[in-house]
Amino acid sequence: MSHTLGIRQVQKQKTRQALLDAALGLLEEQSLSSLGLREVTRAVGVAPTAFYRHFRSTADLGVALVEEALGSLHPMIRQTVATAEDSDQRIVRAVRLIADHVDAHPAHVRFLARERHGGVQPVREAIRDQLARFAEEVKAELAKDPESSGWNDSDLLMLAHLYVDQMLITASLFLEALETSDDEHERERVTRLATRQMRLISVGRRHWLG
Amino acid sequence: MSHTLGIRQVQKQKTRQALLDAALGLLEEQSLSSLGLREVTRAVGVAPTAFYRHFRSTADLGVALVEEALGSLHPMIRQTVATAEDSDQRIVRAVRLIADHVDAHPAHVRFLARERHGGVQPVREAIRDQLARFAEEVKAELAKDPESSGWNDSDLLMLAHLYVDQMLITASLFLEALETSDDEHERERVTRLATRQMRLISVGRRHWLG
DNA sequence: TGTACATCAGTGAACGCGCGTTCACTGATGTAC
DNA sequence: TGTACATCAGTGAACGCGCGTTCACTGATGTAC
Repeated sequence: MSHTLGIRQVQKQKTRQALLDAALGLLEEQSLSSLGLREVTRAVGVAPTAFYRHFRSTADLGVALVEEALGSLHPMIRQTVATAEDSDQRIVRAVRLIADHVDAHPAHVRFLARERHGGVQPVREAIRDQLARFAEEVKAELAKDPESSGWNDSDLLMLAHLYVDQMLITASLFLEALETSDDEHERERVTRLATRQMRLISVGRRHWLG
Repeated sequence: MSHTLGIRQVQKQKTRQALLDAALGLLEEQSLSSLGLREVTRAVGVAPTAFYRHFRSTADLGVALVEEALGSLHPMIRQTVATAEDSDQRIVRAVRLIADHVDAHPAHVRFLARERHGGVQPVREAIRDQLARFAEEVKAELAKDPESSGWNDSDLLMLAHLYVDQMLITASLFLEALETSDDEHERERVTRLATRQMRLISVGRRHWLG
């Protein structure tokens, strides 16, 4: 094999990942701007000073979490907007994909929703930049759709941002649903709401021109 | 006069308001979950212990800030959705009202955007409840519109939430624009984007049925 | 109006505690020969 | 393969500091008569 990592590198990556995982867990109940370096190392079981071997600060760790959280979203978004049979089925599938993603990665989704407007500037910027990239991706997918003939770039990007924001709002709602006692029922309610909102936007899209 | 407050009450209210104002200022650059009681009293110029005469904790102060921030939004929202000449003019006016509100109360808007998904549960709940009330208000205004004939309650509420969320997203964008060096230009860009997004939703609304 | 007592917003000292950061260190892993 | 040295992830003690909270207090304001 071309490039096996040494024992040292492997162990270092493990510790780094443990720090990220522990931080993500702690961030379920607080914001990054109040997350302490000692809290994180305590949760992992290493000395506080070990933290500095991996990150300059908790803000720096936060930026790493953004990459991780939005990395897992890329494939999901592609699937969500990929051209499908008919528009209604695409929406139903998209909402289900969002729900499944929230079930699979609740902490990541919570982190993004929380820190998107949170108190740590570099993290806000990282999220903003990544979401802009997503919007570009969505735009590219939308452009492939025959329904988009006659749309200019600017309008496609506008619509893409609308979809991306709507996905995040929907994901937040599913997240809140997870915390409800009346779990299943709330989840269905959100599914119906989100589906109709997406449909309304799609109707707007269909009649946008002419 | 029927009910003049005593000197003591007046002074207490002043101190309380000073604490709220100072906290709001400090929250421009951090989250509520990292806001310290001592920071706030230091900014006001009172002893740390004075804080307890007004609030149990910074979370409690946060809930009070929600009331204050969303109180100032009520009249704005009413104006925004009030029935007007034609649909396009209404949208243009709504976006301008949002921009003006952000200019007038940037810290309040930032606080809401930040703490809506922030790390302090009682504050999240307070914001959620207030936004639900707003959606109900918007629904009531929408119901008055002849365009809404044939709409059932559930669909009207769905649309109302879509508008409320869109207003918050737009407000956030104007807020980010304030922080840009290229201020004016960014503000115009956001205005154009938000206007088109609102229009697309309105087009969807118009063709929703039938 | 004047007096005597009650209230209570704000004070200031004190506490124990956990924080972020520094520093010299250890010992397993990596590398050169 | 074996040896001698270099690297560097993680350690543990120490630091100064600001935190939230307690407590008994002060003195201006409020109230009863």
